[in-house]
Amino acid sequence: MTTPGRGLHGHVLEALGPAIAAGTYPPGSVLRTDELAQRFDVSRSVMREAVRVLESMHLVESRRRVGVTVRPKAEWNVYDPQVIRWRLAGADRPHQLRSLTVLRSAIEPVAAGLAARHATAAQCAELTECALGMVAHSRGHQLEGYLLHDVAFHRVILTASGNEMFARLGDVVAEVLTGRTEHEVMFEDPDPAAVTLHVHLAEAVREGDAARAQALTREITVGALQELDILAP
Amino acid sequence: MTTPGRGLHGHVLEALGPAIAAGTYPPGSVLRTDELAQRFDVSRSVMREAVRVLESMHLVESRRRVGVTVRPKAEWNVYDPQVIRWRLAGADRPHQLRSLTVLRSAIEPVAAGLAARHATAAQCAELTECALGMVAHSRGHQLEGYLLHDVAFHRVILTASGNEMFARLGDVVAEVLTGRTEHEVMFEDPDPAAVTLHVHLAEAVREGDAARAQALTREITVGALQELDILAP
DNA sequence: CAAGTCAAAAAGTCAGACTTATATGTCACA
DNA sequence: TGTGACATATAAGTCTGACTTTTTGACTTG
Repeated sequence: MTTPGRGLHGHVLEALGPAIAAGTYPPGSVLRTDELAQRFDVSRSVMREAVRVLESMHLVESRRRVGVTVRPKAEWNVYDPQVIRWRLAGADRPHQLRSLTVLRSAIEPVAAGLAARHATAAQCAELTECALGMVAHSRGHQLEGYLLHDVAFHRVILTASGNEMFARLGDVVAEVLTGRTEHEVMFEDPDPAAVTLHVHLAEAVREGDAARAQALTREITVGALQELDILAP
Repeated sequence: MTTPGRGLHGHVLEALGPAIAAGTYPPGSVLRTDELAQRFDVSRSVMREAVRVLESMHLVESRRRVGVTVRPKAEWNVYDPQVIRWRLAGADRPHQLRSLTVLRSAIEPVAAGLAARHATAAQCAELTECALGMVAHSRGHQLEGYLLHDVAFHRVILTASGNEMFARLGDVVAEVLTGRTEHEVMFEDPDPAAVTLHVHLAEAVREGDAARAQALTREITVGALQELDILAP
């Protein structure tokens, strides 16, 4: 989706990362650099670079005389986009999807409120355009086109919030939305009510109505939570 | 605070990372691995490992025939604890502190609401203990002790939410709270109203009152925003 | 049985030679 | 004058083998 395995060490990561994320090597497992280098048919230098990257993600810890041990899940850098992708590709995809959707429900309403204050004219225009695109693809099994505009819509909101931390979650939201369309039940056309909410949200941001923007986004995210049977009554 | 520079490549990172985060090498700057290796007096292998880590944080991009170029700030993995620490140590510390406080204001209320539902008895006890500790250190310039319990309090809330993404923000909140006490204006004793809010929040969680927990946390974070003159009227 | 000692194991480090991709400049040709 | 193909220099990428350092677990010793 973003960057494929650049260089040999990248290929190794593309194989090892998902395996660790999926629990193939449970926490506490010990790997040896030399053995891994042999297994992947690369030199030790390349293998060491790969291990360094995994270490920077807190997926593993490398210690002398011991080897490379897999860390407990609770210590992983779960905000690293690559770790997120690896986990979404594995077994605990549903669990990860839930965590991320709850995260969305916390972030996006606040981001929308800020966007209503800070959005530029260009951003407002783009937002309206995305909303129109969603409407245009909301009927007749045009899920791909709908998804494209949906992702773009939320990305603009997060960016327009003016907060760098929010902006960086654009990729995460994209993964969640894409995942929902691809893997989960999404055979039918999208809920018309959701589409309307997006159109109204674009209006609210354009008019600078922070409170309404926040409330509308909260409705959208509640819908996303309900889809996954996460009730917050 | 967490992990000091382990190994030679760690020392290099401890020097290079903060420099890049501080803008010493502005985005677009080109570095050469060989030159860096000479400058830090390490072998190329070690330097390459350091560059790989910086690359995994999206701080730099390494391309053949070009060198190691610094990426634009907007692409950095700003959720990486190490990146956060590096940025907090540098010039845009105030800006970073604001971003993170806004993030807190979005996350913590939701986390508190979830904590009220999911917290175990042990977590409730720990929460009450922390709140009592805050009260005990709230007068007479015992800022260090107060901070300690404040950090622990918020960490328990985030963990008790049961959401791994929230839980991992414990370190971030710790940095923000510590930074506020250390660098910002924090000469006087903490606001008594804030202390009371924490005590009440512990109560609300213990009683499983999600709505009240959320509302109280919102008040707490609004206070944090006001301290930094971030008004959200 | 405690404390000190030793040897093996694995990561860490280094130096050097070689490979590969690619940005850029050069030159012929239209 | 512009445009294409081609050559070249450059810096990252890779591999290898030897060496160093830390740490652990076993073994010895008082």
